[in-house]
Amino acid sequence: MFKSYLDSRMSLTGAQHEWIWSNCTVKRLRKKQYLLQQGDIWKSHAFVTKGLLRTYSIDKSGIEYVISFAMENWWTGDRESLMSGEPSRFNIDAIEDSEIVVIEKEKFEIICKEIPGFNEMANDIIQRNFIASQIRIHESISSSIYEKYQSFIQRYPSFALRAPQSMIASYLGITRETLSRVRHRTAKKS
Amino acid sequence: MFKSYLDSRMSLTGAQHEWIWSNCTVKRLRKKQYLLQQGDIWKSHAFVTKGLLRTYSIDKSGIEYVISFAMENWWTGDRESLMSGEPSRFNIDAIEDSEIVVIEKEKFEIICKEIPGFNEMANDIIQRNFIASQIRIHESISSSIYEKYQSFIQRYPSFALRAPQSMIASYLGITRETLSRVRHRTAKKS
DNA sequence: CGATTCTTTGAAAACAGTCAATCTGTGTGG
DNA sequence: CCACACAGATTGACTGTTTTCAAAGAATCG
Repeated sequence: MFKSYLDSRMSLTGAQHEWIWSNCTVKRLRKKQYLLQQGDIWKSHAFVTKGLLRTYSIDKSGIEYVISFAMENWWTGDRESLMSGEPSRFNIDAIEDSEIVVIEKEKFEIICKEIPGFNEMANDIIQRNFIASQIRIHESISSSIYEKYQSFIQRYPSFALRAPQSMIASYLGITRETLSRVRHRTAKKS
Repeated sequence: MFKSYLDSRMSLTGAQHEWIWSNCTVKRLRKKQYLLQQGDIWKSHAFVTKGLLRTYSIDKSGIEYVISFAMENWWTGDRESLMSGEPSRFNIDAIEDSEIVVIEKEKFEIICKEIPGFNEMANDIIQRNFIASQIRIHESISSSIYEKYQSFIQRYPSFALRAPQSMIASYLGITRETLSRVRHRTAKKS
């Protein structure tokens, strides 16, 4: 899974594959288990080979705010904590039983140095993430809830199918009740 | 201005400074003039040496949505258009008379290849931008308007002083009337 | 089947948006 | 120097939307 992803983004020799792989750890998480907990320091890069994860925070009153999802072939983690070395403000946990390839920060950087294609991939990913964030910010201030929801299910149909409505609502910045009502209006319109 | 910024982020010889500078163009914009217009393709990197700019879109009904501000020592532009080669969905214009150092995409990439420190800077900038976006997204779904406004003026005091309230309101995703009322409540509390 | 989790629904309250009018400050031209 | 025009900010009344709280209905899992 991880290998074919790498092959799709760069050309690697067998030895390089081996070497990269030797720097990876595989983590298996059952539903609801944590990959990262609020307050811990995140020091890795994580590639999802199976399952579905979410990144979220919890405020004082216990309300959860979903920042992002990640599924097969997505990278996840907390770049803020990774870069600053500060404790993370987020939790990451598994929505489904999942499998994650973890590469420690230092090892990741060494791979980047040794394999230019890998480095380009890393830069490309963050670039794309940033652009996706910009679009999301733009939508959050310029679109109606209905439009945001439509945009979400079109952009991420798998998330819409696999994640509970309550988490999608949180991702969109609304309550689950409001999402439920918006969905009904949606159904009527079609 | 641009030179001292570069010096603060990497060590360069005089010749390197010269060379980088020879790949730059300086643009002077008067208030309200465009750096980029919706529909045009953005192909550069732009560093603000003086003034204040905003990135925003306009919808069919003429409403403006401010995505970001940029002032002295900030980079601006549209990474989405830059990366995809597609027409931009944004406008960038000057809120104050401004001065911008523009480097074309190709030239920028050459500089990145030749000067590792410059390349690191470029990666660092996008990383920071991404993290800032994540924080903004997090705030947009988890904070009250009052908290978002407080956070904005603390994080970007200069923007709060130099940009009109209506643009700040747009940036925060609310109307200028609502921002006005929130500010009054703010004033009362202190 | 029972228990838990997730979703839906209803009614009331809180909140932000809209529209229109007023107010404030700035800068220009007479 | 004043008067006026203009852009930006505020206020009020009203409308529309979202949240909140509580309860009931599905769906899922052991």
